[in-house]
Amino acid sequence: MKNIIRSVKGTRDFYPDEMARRSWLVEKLKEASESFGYQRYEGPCLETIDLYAAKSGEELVKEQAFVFPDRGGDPITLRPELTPTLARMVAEKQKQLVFPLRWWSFGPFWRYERPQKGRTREFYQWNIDLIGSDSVQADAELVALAANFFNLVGLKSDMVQILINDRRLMDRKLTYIDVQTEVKPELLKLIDRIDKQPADVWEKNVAALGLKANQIQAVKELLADARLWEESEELSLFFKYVEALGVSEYVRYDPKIIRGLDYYTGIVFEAHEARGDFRAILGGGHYSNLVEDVGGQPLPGVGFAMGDVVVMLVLEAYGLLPAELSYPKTVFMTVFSDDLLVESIGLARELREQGFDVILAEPDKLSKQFKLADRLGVKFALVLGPDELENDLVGVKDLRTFEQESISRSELKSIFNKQK
RNA sequence: GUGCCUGUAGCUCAAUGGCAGAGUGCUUCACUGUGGCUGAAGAUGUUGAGGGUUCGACCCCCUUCAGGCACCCCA
Repeated sequence: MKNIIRSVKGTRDFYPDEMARRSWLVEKLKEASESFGYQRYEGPCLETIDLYAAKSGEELVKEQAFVFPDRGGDPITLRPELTPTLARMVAEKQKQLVFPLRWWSFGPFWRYERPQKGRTREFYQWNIDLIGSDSVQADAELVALAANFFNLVGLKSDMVQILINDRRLMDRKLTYIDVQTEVKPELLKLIDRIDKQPADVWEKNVAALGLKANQIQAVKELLADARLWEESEELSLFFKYVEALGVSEYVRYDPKIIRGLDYYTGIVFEAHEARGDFRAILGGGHYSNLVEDVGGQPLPGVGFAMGDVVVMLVLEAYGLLPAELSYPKTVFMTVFSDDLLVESIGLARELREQGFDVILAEPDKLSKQFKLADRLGVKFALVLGPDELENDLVGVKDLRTFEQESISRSELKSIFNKQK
């Protein structure tokens, strides 16, 4: 490689093809979000460190946020997540807003982590929240919205599963087996991680928290109980609503789902690719006091976040990314010769005035112009040579079917519209 | 932040410490009104970067950068 100045570690360049994919993804998010009446919003990418001081998992802020002094010397944070920003925005207008709020967002975030597959330092995230409701119905709505999004992009329920648990249920069960209150947070973190550690290592870690052998056994039995949810009134209701919402196939109970962020208080969920080859696609849950920490009145809600990286990897693995995105509706206007350049310019202009997208070539051998059109990925190429001009026609070639016909200028519009 | 693996042509990858290659793509021509196929010719490298060992390094050693895997954390 030559001495090209390198991009910042963990960032990505979006060349037109990749940008088209991202735009496509945003279209789908928007469609899923709006179908449930959610409105788009956005906050700043720069925040004060104070905003995060009281919230999030401490590690997310202390270890992973990009923090640097601005020119005045005040610490500035590149947002590592959106929830604190959302909390502030809601708190500032708490008296004016109409609750429950249904809001979604898509924008960039930064975390100073070691990059690997599915994880970059700069990434985009779909955030969606329903704020001001404490109902199980709200929880079910968000999960159904996620499932509808998967369905919309072609990820069927045999490819993606949304795993559900409830922290209140787990808390009750741990109390029942005499786990000390102060040990619970650490134990829950270990439960969240059980699939990542070898069984003996995991048991050793749990024992280190002070659990006796019979308690460890009880925890293991809990985590193996796929019907544990039946003991939860909330989860029973939840699954009933999920069925009414028509997304049961996507949803499954899993007692190992806990979630890392501290502010979840009720139902929590995570979406995973079925074969387990990827990190979590999205994660979220119910919180009871979103706004309190930033100075507002307590407000409950439910929401989730989905990074762009993993979902795109999953979509690619299943061949679900739209194939031809480069120039789906652009027309390529060839130039027959230097003499006829002005004629081609004129026709291109005419078509643009009618609302079509037109790339105008430069005079060259027609073979080169067609090859260029082919490589660009346009569908139609137009030819305006002496024969066509004499009869007031235009040669229209469909580059995919290799069929070409000469038609009058006035018919051009209908041809393009018909073929899209 | 810890441990391990990888880095060679635009792309996918070869090359016992002994002349850096193949496939594909690219350029030109056969083809003076047309991109599919065919044939002919051609171009392409600081072997990620820097240092060391050696008569000689893509290969061995050190440093560094980037990517990947596990941990950590999480989207």
